[in-house]
Amino acid sequence: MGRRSDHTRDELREMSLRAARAIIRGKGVQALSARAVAKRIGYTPGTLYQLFDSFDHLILAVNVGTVAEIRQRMDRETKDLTDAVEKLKVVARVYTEYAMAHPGLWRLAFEHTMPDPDKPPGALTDQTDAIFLWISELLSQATDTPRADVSAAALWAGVHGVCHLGVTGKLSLSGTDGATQVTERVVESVIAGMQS
Amino acid sequence: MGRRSDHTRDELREMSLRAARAIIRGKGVQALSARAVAKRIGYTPGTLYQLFDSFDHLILAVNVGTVAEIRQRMDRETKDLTDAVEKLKVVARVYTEYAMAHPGLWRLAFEHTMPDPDKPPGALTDQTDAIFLWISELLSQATDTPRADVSAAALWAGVHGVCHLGVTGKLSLSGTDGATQVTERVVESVIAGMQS
DNA sequence: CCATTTAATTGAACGACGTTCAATAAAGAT
DNA sequence: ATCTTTATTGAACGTCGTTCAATTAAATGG
Repeated sequence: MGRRSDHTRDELREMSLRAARAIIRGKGVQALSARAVAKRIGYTPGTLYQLFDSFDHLILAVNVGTVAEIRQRMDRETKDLTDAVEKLKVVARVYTEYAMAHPGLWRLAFEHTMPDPDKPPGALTDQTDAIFLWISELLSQATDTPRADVSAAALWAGVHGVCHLGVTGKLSLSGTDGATQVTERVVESVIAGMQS
Repeated sequence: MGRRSDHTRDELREMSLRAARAIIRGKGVQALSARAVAKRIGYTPGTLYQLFDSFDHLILAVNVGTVAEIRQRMDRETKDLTDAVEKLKVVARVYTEYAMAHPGLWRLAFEHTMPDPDKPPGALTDQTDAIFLWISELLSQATDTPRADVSAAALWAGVHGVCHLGVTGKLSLSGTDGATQVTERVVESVIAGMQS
């Protein structure tokens, strides 16, 4: 078969990302493969290489979308809030809830790294840096201390750690309830730590 | 070739684990494969299946050893300390330093999970639970508050999160120095959070 | 010490993986 | 209507984890 052009390249890219997400949600990350994505969009694996440099780049694109989605949810849920501490708690809760609700997508986003020589890609770190920066600003609003960046890192890492131990089944307080409970404690602790 | 019995099964198992660790340290996790391990111990891949149920079980055995090693280092470095808070700080520092020094082994230990139906294997969670329990006891010693288990989870998750963001290049404060700095803040914060 | 049983090890094979690329055929240009 | 361009295919390559019949050395016991 020669060229079809039923869809533009951007359409095909978007279709591929949707297919990848559907596979992960439906059958788990271990079912995600170039062949599976290709079959789901009605093309052959070779076509994917016209859309992405490699399968890792496809995954990267999925991950950028995942973190963007998390950020959107954070924005949406904090829109009507004024208190910085309240916002921080909601941001943390949204992060944890997303991880526990979509462990496959979340793990792919935060466990995947590009192969050896490639540096951590800016497309993703831009997103994570944005979360960090936001937390940093909220913390500065809540309390005024020096080295708010360190506290912001501690907060964001703390919540992230809860999620990671949670989705890998290594958090002793198990389940989503346990995770959110520990998440709250992390936030409270970091704020308490700044005030002392 | 028929049976050789140059080594006992336990010897072969140990050789395989050493080989796996050597490969990870030398050429990275992406170079770890059943064939690579087999070649390194002078056998063929099929032989590994007499030693381990599957390649995932081999990885699991490596990971149990990794966490055991981390616990040993924690024990060794806190032996001469008396103050509970001091011990907590050292425990956290050891964890972070190991992660940054051996990112391949550390990531394999905490990112790997057994395929679908299998539950998180006790051999590993026993080790992580032991770390959690230890932290919990140290926290109870340091300050007396209810729900010390939640604070212990928050502390351990916080340090873990620093490490995970660190080894995946997503911690804004980069490098080992940044990681240890944030780790210290996490410990201080959780303790401050318990006293308030 | 030889014959027989036992079992460790091999090597080839299977299906799936990411990836490449010549051949093909459809779209766009003249 | 012809020519150029290029999207898409399908087959192939080398890898992976895994299985298994065949092989052959060790263990057994007469």
